[in-house]
Amino acid sequence: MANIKDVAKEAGVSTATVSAVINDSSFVSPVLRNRVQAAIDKLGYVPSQVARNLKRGSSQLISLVVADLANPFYARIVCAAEAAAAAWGYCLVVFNSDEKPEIERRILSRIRTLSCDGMIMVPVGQPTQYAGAAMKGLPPIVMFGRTTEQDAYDAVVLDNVEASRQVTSYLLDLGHRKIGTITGPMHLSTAQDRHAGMLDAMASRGLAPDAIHVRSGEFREDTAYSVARDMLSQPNPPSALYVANGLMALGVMRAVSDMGLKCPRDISIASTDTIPGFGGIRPKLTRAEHPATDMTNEALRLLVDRITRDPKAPAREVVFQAALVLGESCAPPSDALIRNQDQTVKGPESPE
Amino acid sequence: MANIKDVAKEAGVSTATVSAVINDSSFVSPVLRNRVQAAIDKLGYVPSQVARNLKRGSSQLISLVVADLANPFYARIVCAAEAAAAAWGYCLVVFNSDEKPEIERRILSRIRTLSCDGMIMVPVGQPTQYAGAAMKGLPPIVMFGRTTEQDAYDAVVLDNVEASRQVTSYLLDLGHRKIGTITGPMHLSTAQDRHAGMLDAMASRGLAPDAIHVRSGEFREDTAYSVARDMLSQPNPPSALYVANGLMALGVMRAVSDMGLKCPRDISIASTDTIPGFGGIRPKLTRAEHPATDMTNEALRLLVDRITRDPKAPAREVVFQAALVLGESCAPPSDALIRNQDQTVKGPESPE
DNA sequence: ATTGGACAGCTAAACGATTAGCTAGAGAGG
DNA sequence: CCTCTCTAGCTAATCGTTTAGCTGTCCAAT
Repeated sequence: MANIKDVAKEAGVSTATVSAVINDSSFVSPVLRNRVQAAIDKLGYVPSQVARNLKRGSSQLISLVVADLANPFYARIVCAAEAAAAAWGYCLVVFNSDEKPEIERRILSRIRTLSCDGMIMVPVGQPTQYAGAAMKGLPPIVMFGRTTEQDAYDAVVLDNVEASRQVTSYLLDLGHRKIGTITGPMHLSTAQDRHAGMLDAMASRGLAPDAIHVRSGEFREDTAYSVARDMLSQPNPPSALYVANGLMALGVMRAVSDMGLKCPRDISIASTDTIPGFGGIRPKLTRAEHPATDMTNEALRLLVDRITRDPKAPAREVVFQAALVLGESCAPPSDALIRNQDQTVKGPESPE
Repeated sequence: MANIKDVAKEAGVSTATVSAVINDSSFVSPVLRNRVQAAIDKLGYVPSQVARNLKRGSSQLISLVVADLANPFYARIVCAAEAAAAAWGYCLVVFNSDEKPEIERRILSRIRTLSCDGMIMVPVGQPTQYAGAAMKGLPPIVMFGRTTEQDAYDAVVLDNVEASRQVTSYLLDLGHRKIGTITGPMHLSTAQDRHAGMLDAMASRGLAPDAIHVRSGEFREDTAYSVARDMLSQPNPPSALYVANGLMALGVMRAVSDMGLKCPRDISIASTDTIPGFGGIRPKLTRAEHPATDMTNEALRLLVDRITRDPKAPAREVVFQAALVLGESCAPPSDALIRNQDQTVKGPESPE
């Protein structure tokens, strides 16, 4: 591959002039400019980004660390982030921590040596561990979706408490009283907040979920499937289920269908967050949707702003509100009146 | 950030010794080794990957250019590729050409300056355009899923002809005679081959699809939706539909459902390729599945092999076979006997 | 004619690593 | 005691850019 010296020699100018032509960084007479351009074309010269990066101290690379690449929700984030990064002139390097803190740690040390200009991360560990030495040597960070140490990093999050409160209130308005929930891993702020909102909505009507109707599905489709099967085959099951994320909702619907139950006839299902492909699933899921694309764009905007403007400015947190989208997965409980008076009544017959 | 000179000074050694310690590339006495390690720890030194890249001429970066990041099929490829790249010690840079040749061209020129070590690409343009000057200055390439110029690049593909032949034969075996198809964009080898296999299966029984039952859905969910609605609301619709990819199959199922038809009672649907989340969709789709993860792993294996071994070795093409997965989206035609004798009979009543 | 400002274009020093080739000191053999 | 070999560790060139600062030319003002 030809380098800048070859071009300079070919055009009979200095490397500085070639550089000036490439970058349009200072005035070059038309005559020389043409000679340089001709030499570039003739030699098929392409500036080495690596050399440029070394000199400029930037790489035009942004890392995106998501918690579970197999989750369509994060796939959508990757898609939006790629588009936004390209629009800002960056390339997107993708990492998958698979919800495992030790993998996340490996990824962080890899990013350290990668010398990218910034990173967006969905943290998977305890909020307290994102401080001190563990985070030294990293580029500017925007935390996505989940909160960590207050004010340490820029962050883009959903108002999860409000989102789940909204969904739960909707179920309550339909007449449900015995509402169960499948939560995420409770060390994540997302899972905590969504659970808190659910409890809050119920508490505001003097209710609380039965302890055996609160189970963790670990934000995984398969876990949610088995947990839902288990919960729904117990005597006296809930008439509605608030599922903390979309992937788990798929698992729950699969469980319901495999058990021979009908949604929403036998059980109502509602969730937070959205996954693409929901449009094709029947019944359509009632859910509080993330403005996923907007949130991703905002994350990149914050990051690019921090990279190109003031890296030392105080951290900013941007909170988005979810939108309640009504599907067909919720209906009034079939025995609503009885339930209201007698919480111990038997639910729909549990097959198997 | 501390650099190698700072470490050398701190430890009272030369930069060469520090480099030797970091890379374990030549013998260093335990005494010096410890001093160097202490200095590294004290200064929090991390070697600059950029400087290393410049010197070594490699970046440990692999680019992945997919045709449609919003398509869950490609999202799965990204997921598998990230894992495989990490396992080989590379980072994955993701690009989305969105099935648009002009965007692909922009991406290629971006990759040229990125100086990554290799790339995997799902080509979206005419097969002939991947030759000559347009491809100069690019790193080693593995083409994924679609073929271009024979023998110019390593390639990993599905035997699409056989895959669609298999699916179509299955529909024929069920008794369907009036089979329609929704194809992809016919300039893509994938779309051509899948169509060819479908025609071949029908021809082997002396049949051919009706011209108005062959429509392009452009590999898009929304296009497939409208095309399917249109086709199925004509008089005398097909009793089964072979849909060329999974995303379009979702669109078709949505159309069928929105038209008040039942699959498979009113119409059978089968497709090629798979998308995650299919597991949660009812009825389960009958399809010829890609071994997507295996194909991705093989693509990375080929690429890493070419990067680290012989970049000039002749191109290799690896062909994978699809696996027919029986779902619940196909059934014998409700009026199979009549159809066999009288092709002009009216199909199921078309609502709206 | 002299001075000085403007400015096109050049020289050379970075950026931070790797590594070929050199140096110097220790130990062995005569 | 001298020479030779061996090798740990050093010096300095190199990768391909960018860019501060310099040089020399041209022309207007005095």
